[in-house]
Amino acid sequence: MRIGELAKATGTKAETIRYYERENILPAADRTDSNYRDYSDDHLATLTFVRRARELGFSMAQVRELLALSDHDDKPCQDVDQLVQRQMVEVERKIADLSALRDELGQMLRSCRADKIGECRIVESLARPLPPRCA
Amino acid sequence: MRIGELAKATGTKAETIRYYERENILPAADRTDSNYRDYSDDHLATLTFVRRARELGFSMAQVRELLALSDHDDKPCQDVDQLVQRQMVEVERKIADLSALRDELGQMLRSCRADKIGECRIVESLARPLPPRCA
DNA sequence: ATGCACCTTGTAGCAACTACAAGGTCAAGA
DNA sequence: TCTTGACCTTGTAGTTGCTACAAGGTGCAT
Repeated sequence: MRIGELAKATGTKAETIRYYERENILPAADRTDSNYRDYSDDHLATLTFVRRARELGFSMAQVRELLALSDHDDKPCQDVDQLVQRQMVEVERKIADLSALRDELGQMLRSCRADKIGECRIVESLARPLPPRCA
Repeated sequence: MRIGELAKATGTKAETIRYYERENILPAADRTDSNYRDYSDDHLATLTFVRRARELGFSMAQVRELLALSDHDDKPCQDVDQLVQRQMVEVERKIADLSALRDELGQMLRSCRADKIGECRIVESLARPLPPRCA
């Protein structure tokens, strides 16, 4: 599949795809006889993953780490384990935060439906004190 | 509370706080006699919210919208309702994606514990086809 | 043969910070 | 009293992760 097709399928600009290739986020595609990039389904899956992860607030560095986990066949389990655990903590936190936010949004919808103004606690939903940044 | 204290409490650089003030993300703080910014607990809550929302992948524009919902006392419920619904859809999607990612990470941990190499499906966890971008 | 998708390199813009520098004020401790 | 460190201002410039162009060229379908 060519770059335009991949771009459309993933909602990514062709230029961004080339940028990811330059940055080694996406492996270089095969080339056709006419030097067009020729993407596989693996590329499609990886790019979809990258875009999702970025939307979820992971940095490029974190995306790289996550992608590296895919290739973990060649690395000892202990190393992977630690990395996965760290990611896990972060993912769980994000889920908890988003759930709180979702609940609050639901609350707002219900009170709006009832046409009651009601207290807006949307800020409070995410405002419990941040845990001290770990060193 | 002064800027340094607020910075520490929220894990934000003082310069970023001043930046948020310039950008009207955070309301300007009161000033002490000596012209130091003097923050309230409301500022603390708002800034914590902003940082969390940013970590969760919301853009500044979206954060502005979410913050605006807090002041919805003065706006008709219908307007708020629509906005909340849109945010809700996005939040739900993020939760679903993160849950898939979490499950996959859990899977990896378990197979690592068993010291089996096991298939890594981490990319697949977020790689189901993206829904066509709505216009 | 015209137009569109692709190729390259390069430059420059945007968003959301982050990091200085220069020059000044304020307040607590040795 | 003097120094140190946190704060103040304005301003400039760097970083990340794209995004947008320009210029000049190739491939290919209608």
